[in-house]
Amino acid sequence: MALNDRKIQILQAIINDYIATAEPVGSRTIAKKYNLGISSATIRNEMSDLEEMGFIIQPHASAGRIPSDLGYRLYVDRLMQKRELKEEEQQFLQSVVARNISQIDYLMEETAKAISMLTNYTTLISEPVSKGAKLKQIRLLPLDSESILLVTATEGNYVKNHILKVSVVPEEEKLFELGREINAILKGCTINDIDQRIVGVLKGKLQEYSYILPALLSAVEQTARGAENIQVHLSGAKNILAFPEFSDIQRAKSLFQTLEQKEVLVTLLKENKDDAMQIMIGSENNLQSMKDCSVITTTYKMGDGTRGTIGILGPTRMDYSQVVSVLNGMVKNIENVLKALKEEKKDS
Amino acid sequence: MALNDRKIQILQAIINDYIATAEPVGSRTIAKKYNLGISSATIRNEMSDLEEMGFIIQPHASAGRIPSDLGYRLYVDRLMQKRELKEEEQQFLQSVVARNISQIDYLMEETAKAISMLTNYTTLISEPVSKGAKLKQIRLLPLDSESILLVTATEGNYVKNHILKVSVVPEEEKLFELGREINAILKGCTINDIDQRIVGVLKGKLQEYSYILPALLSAVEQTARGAENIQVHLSGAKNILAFPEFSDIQRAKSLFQTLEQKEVLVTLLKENKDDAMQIMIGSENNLQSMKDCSVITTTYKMGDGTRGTIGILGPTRMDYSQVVSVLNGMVKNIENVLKALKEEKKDS
DNA sequence: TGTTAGCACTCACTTTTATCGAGTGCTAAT
DNA sequence: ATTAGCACTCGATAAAAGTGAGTGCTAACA
Repeated sequence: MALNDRKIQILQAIINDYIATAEPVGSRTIAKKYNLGISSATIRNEMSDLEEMGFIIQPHASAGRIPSDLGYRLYVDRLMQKRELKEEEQQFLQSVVARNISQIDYLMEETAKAISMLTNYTTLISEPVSKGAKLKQIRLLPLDSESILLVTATEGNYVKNHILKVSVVPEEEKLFELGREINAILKGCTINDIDQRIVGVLKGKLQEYSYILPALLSAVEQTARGAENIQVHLSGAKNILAFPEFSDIQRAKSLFQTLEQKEVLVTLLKENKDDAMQIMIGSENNLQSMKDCSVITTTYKMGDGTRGTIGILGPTRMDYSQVVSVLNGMVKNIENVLKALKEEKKDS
Repeated sequence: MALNDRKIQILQAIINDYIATAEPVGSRTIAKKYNLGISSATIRNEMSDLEEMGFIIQPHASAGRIPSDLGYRLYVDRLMQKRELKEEEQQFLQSVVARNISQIDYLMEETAKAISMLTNYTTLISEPVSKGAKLKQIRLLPLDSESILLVTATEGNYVKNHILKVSVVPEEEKLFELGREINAILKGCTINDIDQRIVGVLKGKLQEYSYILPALLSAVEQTARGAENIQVHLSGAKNILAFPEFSDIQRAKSLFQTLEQKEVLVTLLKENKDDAMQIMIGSENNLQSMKDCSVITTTYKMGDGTRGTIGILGPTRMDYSQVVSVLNGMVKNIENVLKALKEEKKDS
């Protein structure tokens, strides 16, 4: 049986209608709403074929048809039309990125929020990761009479602060000097490189302050581990409640539970191995609680070559075209803002 | 009509049963389950009185009774028994606090998570706030060939990092010196103190790097504003779905929407003006979508005198006794860990 | 006078039955 | 190949009937 033009037109009509209404689409509806110049009976015959081919499903005998995962797949691969973002949407995304570009964690958080707001779907973002991150900067700054600020940064510019409580804070110059020495010792190390010998050397350098060593080491370790752990930001999960496919509270709950497991999200995002946009439809992801969901992912590159992944999750009946355009817009934005930052540097 | 002992016993039975089952409690249930030594008919008479007094409500004519807000109020003020945390619960909380005590934002986030996990309710936490925060530390550190790390801290030890992109990073010593000078200029200023004159001075100091000034100022401003803005952490909102009072998806959605508005949360937490534990029952908070919810708040003090608020939100039918003990345990924990930190310093 | 057994009554909830209508598949005519 | 026509299916909605937990009232009892 051939998938001729007319069948495709009908399939497209079914998908469009179902995306818009979430109701099974009948032959008469198509005949009336979409002027294909054929009668409902003819449409019925074609629909029967489409069902046989696996592109649409009849939920029960006297209902209209809904697209199957395979139907959506065809739609996404061959039928879907690219849509451009509206100017104001573009602007909105851009302003969010520009406002947060200097702090990766805020950028992720705010970007996720912005995308959820724009699409009404759920957004997942993973931060760029550096494996076996080497320490790059370790510094001490005085804060107040009992606190020292420890700043640690790893390659990939993952930065973290820790406040160390001490009884006596060394005088400023002395503290800087201490920081510089610690930095010299630890710079370039990964967390695994820090052995007894190095700890010994540190202890020697710290002298009367050696009691802060455990806190210091633990802070350094936390930073290093943090840089290696993939951070995932989730936003707009509550949007799920708005979709009729989750008006059953049990389903909603089980999806929420799934989304709470960070590892699951990471796995989901990791599916995207190349840089292209990737669309996972329905049970293409292997999670029971997400069999009625689709996830669209794409990667973005920060200036330094590290890459993260953005994913948008919605019902299989999601507006693929919109989501794709928002994701494209977002990635372009991040790149643009980074480029603009570079220009700025050159200009001045 | 007097609220004699027997009435109180019956009220207590109703509340206990309703908290456990979420089903209206009938006279026969009480007669059978709680051995009060009186018949269901007598209980019926007493219940009729309790209803007249406003402590219980009959949802409809042929149903049992449920506690009214007033009933819960009486329970909370006079009947509720203090419960001690189990050893393992105590330990769990303590480990969370100990692990995160050095970073206020993580502490809040993780504490919120821990409490939600322990209670199965929703947790809100606001961070300590400093009004008109003065800048305390501004430093520059080299990160890589195109990035400078700007560390800013305000009074109250609110610390933030920003990465500034530049075309040429000054040599390390030079950069420190720059940082030191900027610090000298800005130290002690609030964000409002930074006027044209100061900007001019900064510009002079920065010389060929003056193009980073906008980014630097914006970063400083962000930090200062951040210190002034109340940060609120919300955790375990999805727990709400588990309660039968929110099995109606509309209600759940509207509560979720309310919880998404940060200002609402802040207002809620701000209700707690003194340091004592405060219990807001049902419509005592004036939010329509939360009229079936209670919020229990308490404040915690960080070492430096700043204070934040922890709130637990659940259905009015929540386990007040458990929540109170968890909150007490948590506050005690934070204090203990802080004290332990101080001891540690002295010992060494 | 307080307590209790007994009983009629109420009303949400469940089950059953009936009705409706959107949508299909098949057949026969065009 | 297309389509009008029609019998048929079956979920959804509505109406009717039945069930039972729980009440309030009354009258008897200690």
